[in-house]
Amino acid sequence: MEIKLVKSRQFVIKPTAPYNFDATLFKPSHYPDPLKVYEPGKYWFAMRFEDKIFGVKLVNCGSIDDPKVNLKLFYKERLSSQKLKSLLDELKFRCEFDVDLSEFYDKFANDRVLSPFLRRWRGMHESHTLDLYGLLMICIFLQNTVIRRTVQMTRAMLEKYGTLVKFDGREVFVFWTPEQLAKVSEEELRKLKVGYRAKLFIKSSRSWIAERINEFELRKLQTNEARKRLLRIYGVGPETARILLTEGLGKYDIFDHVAPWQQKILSRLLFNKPLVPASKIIEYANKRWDKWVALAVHYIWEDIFWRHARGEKIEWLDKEIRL
DNA sequence: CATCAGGGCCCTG
DNA sequence: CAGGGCCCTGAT
Repeated sequence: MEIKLVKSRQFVIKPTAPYNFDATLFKPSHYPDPLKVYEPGKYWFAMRFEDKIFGVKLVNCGSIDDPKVNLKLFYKERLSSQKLKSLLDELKFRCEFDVDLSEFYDKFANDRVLSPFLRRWRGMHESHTLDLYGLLMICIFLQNTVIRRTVQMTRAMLEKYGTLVKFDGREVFVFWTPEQLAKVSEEELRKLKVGYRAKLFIKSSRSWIAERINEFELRKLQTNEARKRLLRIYGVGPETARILLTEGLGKYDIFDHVAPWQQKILSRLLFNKPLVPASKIIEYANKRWDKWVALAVHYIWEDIFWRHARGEKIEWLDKEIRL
C-alpha cells in the first residue's frame, strides 16, 4: 500500500539544551532500513498516530547549545487543535526534545572514562522515532542472522505489508499493525524468506494484542515493571527487552544484557582487552554510571560507529561490524 | 561441492 | 539452568 501526503504545517521547536540534532536522530550503529531518510541536519520519517499516518520532516536550524528545530508535519486530513497538540507531544517524546540531560552532564563531567565522549557528542540523546511495535519487528529481524539478511527481510516484509508514505519528495515506510500481521498465515510469510521468524512475527503480534501492550502506559512504569510486561510477549527475551526499554521507551537506567558481539566491542572500548566476561562489563558500567548507565554506554557505543561510518580505520573493529 | 555461523529465543530435560 | 534447534544465505 502507499499513500501521498500533501498538506502540511510547520512548527518551530526549541529543544532543551544541549541538543545534538544529528547524533540524537541518526544512529550509525543501526542497520540501514527504508523507514527514514537522513541527511546531515535533516531527518524524514513517518508515523502512525491514533490510526492515522503522518509524515515528519525535521530540519536543524539551531546549534547544540541554542537548539532550534523546524518541524514540518504532513497529513491527509486536518487535525483538531487538541489532536494536534497530542501529536506534537508525542513527537516531543520520540525525539526527546524536552529531556533534560544536565544532571547527566554535571555528574560525569569529570568521569575519566566518559568525559571525552560527553565532549565529543554533547547533547546526544536516544531517539524513538519508531513506535514500540515497529521496534519489536526490527528486533526480530535482527535475531540470529547477519545484517545483510536482516536488511533483505525488512525490505521484503515492508514492501508486502507496510505502507509507503510519500511526502516532501521522499518515500519512507511505516510498519503494519499487530492486528494486520496477526491474520497472516505462516506459509505466506515464509515465501518472503524470513524462515522461522514467520512464526515469531505472527505469535508476537498476537501476544502483543493479547497482552494489551500500550506503550504510553509502559513509559510511565518503573523500568523493571515495564521489563516484566515486555518479557511476556512471545519472542521477547532479555536482549529485545533491553532494546525496547532504552530505544523504545526512553529508559536510561538499564544495562543488564550484553550479547557476545557487543561484548567483544565493549571489552576493547572499556578495558582495552580483547574479551572481558559479560558479567564484568555489566557490573562495571552499572556501578559507574548507575541510573544513567544506558545513556553512558550509548555514548561510547555510538562514538565508535560514527568513527567507523566516517571511514576511520579501526583495525580490530572491522571484523566485528559486518554490513 | 558441503559445511557453517550469524547483532536470540523458545523449549526441553 | 544449560544446550539444542530454528530458516536462510554468504563466506569458507
